[in-house]
Amino acid sequence: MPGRRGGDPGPCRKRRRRGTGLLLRPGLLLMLAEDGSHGYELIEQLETLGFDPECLDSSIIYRNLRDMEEQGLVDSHWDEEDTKGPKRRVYQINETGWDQLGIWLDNLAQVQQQIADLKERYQQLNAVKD
Amino acid sequence: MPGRRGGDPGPCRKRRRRGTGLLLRPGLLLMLAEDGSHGYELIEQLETLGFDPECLDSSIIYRNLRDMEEQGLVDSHWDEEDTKGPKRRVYQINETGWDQLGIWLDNLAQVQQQIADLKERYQQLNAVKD
DNA sequence: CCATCTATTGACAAAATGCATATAGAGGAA
DNA sequence: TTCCTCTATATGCATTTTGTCAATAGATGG
Repeated sequence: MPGRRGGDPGPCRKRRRRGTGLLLRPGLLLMLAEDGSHGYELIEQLETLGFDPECLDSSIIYRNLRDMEEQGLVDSHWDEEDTKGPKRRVYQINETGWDQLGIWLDNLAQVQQQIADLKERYQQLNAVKD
Repeated sequence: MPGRRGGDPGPCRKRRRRGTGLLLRPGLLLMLAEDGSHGYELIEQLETLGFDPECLDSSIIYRNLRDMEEQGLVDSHWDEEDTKGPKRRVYQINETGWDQLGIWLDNLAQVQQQIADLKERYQQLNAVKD
């Protein structure tokens, strides 16, 4: 079974790599700030943050989670409870992660402003064209 | 003379590559929609779109301009006017570029919404923590 | 047994980025 | 003249990031 869930290739525009990771890691970290969780569940919850689950390869999420652990933003342990199916690696945000989340959100606020500036100048252009 | 302008290494936080190109190409294309221009001038104007010129390597701008030309979004020609200094490659947006600019701005509007969602959920968390 | 769903990991290729460097015309200072 | 600086563009290489695919593995149902 490939990383992509579902089975069929899906109508996913391929190879648009630019800027994917800008929102993904803040999104994951925010969800972990709300509640500790494991990768498979996080993938499904990413839909609530405007990500298209059809276009998300699971390996990318797992890799980002492990990278964030290596950076010391989150901690993980194997799930102790007797769940159905294979074992789960449960992630939790830590103090460093909270700090980083604040920093990332500050940066994203700047990005939001940049986009607003772009939009305004674009609309100015279209207004002139009439 | 290195690509980075100025001379000294500068206080640029290094190695933050994630998502850098999300805004750069739309920004360049918008400026070309406003007025045809050449790379060196665009680099300076990027400051008006919230980019830090100290942290912009010129090679990235030139490369992105040529990539956009290869994609058929812009056209270029060598400047005919007798300017001081070396010749300039002047870029201009074309019809395909206008279409692409609209598409990119639609995508960025979605990104803006995603950031707004992140912010709101983050503030919810901090409200609960009191 | 076999297919399917859940869940995680690793290998490999492709794309984007950062940095250093090459090239070159023009202007000013020594 | 020679040297230095500013303007202007391009290229090569290494690193980082992203996308795709395959491997592994427990549980469940037919």
